[in-house]
Order: sequence, then C-alpha cells, then structure tokens
Amino acid sequence: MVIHYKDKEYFTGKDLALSVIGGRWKIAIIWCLLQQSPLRLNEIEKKLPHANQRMLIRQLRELEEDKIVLRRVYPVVPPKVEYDLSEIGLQLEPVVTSICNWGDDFRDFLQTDAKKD
Amino acid sequence: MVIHYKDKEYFTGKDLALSVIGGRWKIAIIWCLLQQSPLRLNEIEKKLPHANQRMLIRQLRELEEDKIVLRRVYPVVPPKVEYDLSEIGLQLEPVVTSICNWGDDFRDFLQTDAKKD
DNA sequence: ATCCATAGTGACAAAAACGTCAGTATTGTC
DNA sequence: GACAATACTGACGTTTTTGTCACTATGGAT
Repeated sequence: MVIHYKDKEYFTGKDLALSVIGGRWKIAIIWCLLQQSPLRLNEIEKKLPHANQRMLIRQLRELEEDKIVLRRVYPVVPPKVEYDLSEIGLQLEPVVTSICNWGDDFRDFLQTDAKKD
Repeated sequence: MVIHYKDKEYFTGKDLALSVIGGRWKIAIIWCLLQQSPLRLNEIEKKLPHANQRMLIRQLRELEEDKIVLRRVYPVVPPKVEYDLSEIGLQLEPVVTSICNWGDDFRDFLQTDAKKD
C-alpha cells in the first residue's frame, strides 16, 4: 500500500517517517522542543549553537509543513514567533529517546572498543 | 564531552547515532536483519527491491565499518557472504521499532488530515 | 567456448542537502 | 540619523549523498 506524499512515493511508514525526520537538525530541534516548549527561534539557536540560523529556519519550515511543529506568530515589533510540537510531533518522543539512548551506548562501545589493543 | 569519530566531531550521542544510522537504506537494512538473519546480499536485495545493489553494498560497508553489521565470507564459488547484526547493532531494535510505529501513526494522521475539507 | 550465479569495484553524473552571505521589515531608543 | 532586536528571505556555491553504468573474478554446467 503505497503512500503518496509531496510528489513522492513511500512504500512503508518507516520510509515516510525517515523522510520527515531525516534532516540534519530535525531530531535536534524536536529534542529541544520535547525538553521545553514553546521556544522562540533565538532560543533554539542558543540550544543548538552548531546549527546556523538559515538551516534552523529551513528545518523548522519543513517540520511545520509536515505538521510536526506548530508556529505561532505574534503581531508585535520586534517580531515574536513561538514554536511548539503538534500532537503527532509529541509522539516522536520514543523515537528521540531511543536514538539518544542508543547513541550513548554506541559512544561507550566505541570507547571500550578503542581500548582493546 | 566531544566525541571524535572518523575525523569528525560529535557533541552528543544522538548526533553520533544519526551519523551512523542516517543513510538512505541503513534503517531498512537493519530492519531486514532484525526480522531475519543472517542474510546474503541477494536476499537483502529481494527484501528491498527499491534500492539498487550498489547502494546496498555501500551502506552495508559503512555499517560494517561502524561495527553494526558483521560480514562473514565463505571461500566458495560462487561467493557466499552473510550479513548479521552485531551486539550493538541488535540494540537498535527500539530505534527501528519506534520509527516504524511512528511512521504508521503519521501515515494514518496524514490520511485523516487529508479528509478534512 | 559460452553462460550462469554471486558479490563485488570504479568512475562518473545527478540530485539533494547544507552552509554562507547579504539583505528585508518594523518600531523604539540614543 | 544611526543602531538595535527579531525573524526572517534570496541567491549562490559547496559538499555529500545517491544513482547508474560498465566492468571484474571464479568455477561449474551446457
């Protein structure tokens, strides 16, 4: 049962999932928003100092398009925009958590492995 | 605490994790090997008909380099090579499972969402 | 002699992702 | 008038990733 989404075909939910969370900073952004939300752009920037602003905005736009992140604009000057996880976005918590956990295990594994000589 | 791996710097386990499981076919390959293993190259090809052989081999090589997949070569003709998950590779099961589950939820969400007009 | 199967490799092209730089708009403060 | 803060956008180039094509090796079967 093929899924059509944004002019592409996906053959499993897994493939679809990877296409929407697969960007360089997306898991990081979602992780930030799971810790604390809402967050403003400049707050996300502070939490992810290795990402540049342009990239963060692009990834946020895509997450918004995919309905994973909600964007709330306040009509004030200077502009105020808040980002939040949607309901389906919040459901990514097990994905993010399991990746973090495995990553920590893998780091430990690499360190143990490196000591073997 | 910065992690150095393959000439790059990673600032969290999560970043490291994403760098090793982030290839186009890696989660798919790991998923196959979680279902059934060992598997030979041509068996993986049959299970992932949308990937071409060249890509599968490249991704398998990287997974092998990262010690996630084990490669066993039998000195026979025609060649026989079996692929398996390593111990740390097997530990990716929660990651793969949570991605699959969320992907299915997301697919349902998209379908429900599309019906709203 | 030719073909088959398996499991590859090398070179290259195409596409996607990523990063950098400069610039926009608004209102308020100095 | 200059500058600051916020949240952007556009254009562009680079890098990375992915895909395609042709090619290799071996021994057995026909």
